[in-house]
Amino acid sequence: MESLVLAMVSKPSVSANARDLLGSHLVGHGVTIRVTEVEAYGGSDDPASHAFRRTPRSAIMFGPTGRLYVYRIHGHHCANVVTGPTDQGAAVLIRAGEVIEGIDVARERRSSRRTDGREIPTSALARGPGNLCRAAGITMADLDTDLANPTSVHLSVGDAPTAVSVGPRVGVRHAADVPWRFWVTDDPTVSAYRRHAHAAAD
DNA sequence: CCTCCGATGTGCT
DNA sequence: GCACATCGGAGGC
Repeated sequence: MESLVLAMVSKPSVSANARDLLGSHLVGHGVTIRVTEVEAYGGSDDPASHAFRRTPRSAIMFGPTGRLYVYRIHGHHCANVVTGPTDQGAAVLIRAGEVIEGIDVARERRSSRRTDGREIPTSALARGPGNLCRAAGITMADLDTDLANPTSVHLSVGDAPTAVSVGPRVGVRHAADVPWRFWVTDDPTVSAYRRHAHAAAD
């Protein structure tokens, strides 16, 4: 099992690793999520990546592959899989998925932050990176988790999607046209594309 | 120390 | 389409 998971993130190209993560299962904190949308982020050659410059925060991206990189933005958490090659500082952002186990737990976690009492559709429980982390209970406490270790948050092999779509990454100011977002074609759990208000080609 | 701002999400116009 | 809540990282001084 471990070798299969590591194989997901061991290709020389981070975009290939991103594609391969589609259909895999993110398991942890009582919830299982089938990954339906991801984005690839490179290192010093990718202005949109946290690893564009090496800082204390991005150091983990230059570490061992198969680790969980969690960061906060606008008060939300986002989860990434550190991929190879190690010296490139590449990672894959898990943007959305289908909650296939622990739906009640996920809904409770999501609902606890909402002001209105309306029920969240199952297809939207893990739509968007912040919502996905919320649904899965992923926080900074999970930073650097070994995703091959089944005793905590981990990845397991699922069914490869029948069709994959490709497009630019969501909300990035830099390298806004690089087509490094991958999603399961026509899957209802995939988030909507939004271009940054001041997007630059870089 | 301080200022700026984002790989977001939500609600409102 | 637009505003804004919200907070730690990053960089300037």
